[in-house]
Amino acid sequence: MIDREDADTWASWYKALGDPTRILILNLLATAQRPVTVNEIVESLDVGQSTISHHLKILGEVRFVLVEREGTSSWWRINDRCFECFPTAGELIMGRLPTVAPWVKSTRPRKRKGTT
Amino acid sequence: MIDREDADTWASWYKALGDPTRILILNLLATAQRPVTVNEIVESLDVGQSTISHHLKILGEVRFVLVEREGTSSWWRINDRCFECFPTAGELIMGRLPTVAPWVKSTRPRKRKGTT
DNA sequence: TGTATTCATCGACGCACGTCGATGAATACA
DNA sequence: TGTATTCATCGACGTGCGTCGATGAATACA
Repeated sequence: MIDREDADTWASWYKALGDPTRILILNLLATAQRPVTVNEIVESLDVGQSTISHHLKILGEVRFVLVEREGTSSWWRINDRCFECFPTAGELIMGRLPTVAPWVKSTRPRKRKGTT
Repeated sequence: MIDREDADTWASWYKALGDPTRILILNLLATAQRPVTVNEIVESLDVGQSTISHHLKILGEVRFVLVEREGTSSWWRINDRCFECFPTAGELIMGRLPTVAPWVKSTRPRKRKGTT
């Protein structure tokens, strides 16, 4: 039986994919095969610039996308590793489950379980 | 480039997985290896009965779970096919994408694309 | 130095969502 | 027939989320 903390973690990954605008952004970045600026996304997607920035932030927080700033521009791109290793729903639900996503750099180690 | 209608469809699948309580329910059903009643879930998950029923309805609408009524009881179980065939995020985002989920019975065919 | 461009952030708005307790329908059982 | 059990639905509540326009910081360029 998995605990609520793990369930929260996995739900947060899926929640990031649970919005159509974010799906479109990811598809655009994935098919572009190169870094893309915010403006390019705005022009492609018929959504306000602030909204795009908002979604990019959410996608960045779960490491689905990466960003590199250069001058006044931000170059966003897909984090390939995250989609190569993205666990299937089955793997997650069934039990063989990476509590720490394999695409998250282990800079700040997550709070350990069961150490209370 | 995918359109918003498809993005909506895929987002709805991921949205169903985007809540920790639903993750716990799915994990419970998956590990139980047998149909389970609402009461059993309520007793395992420390969430109100009406809330469990609510989540089961959501999971049922995307066919992640199936139900069989018998007397006053409802027996819920995982839809195995849906997790066997659940598309990875990469497949969806990249472009090779089942607009109709392979685990959805094709009773009412979905509106076709590009027929306008 | 002044102007334009790019983008993140802020505040606001409306809607959707998770949760609860109460209710009632359907069935089981005495 | 009356009581108990199981569960879906309803209404309500607070919170979170997607969206927008406005603002301002940082940089580029004249």
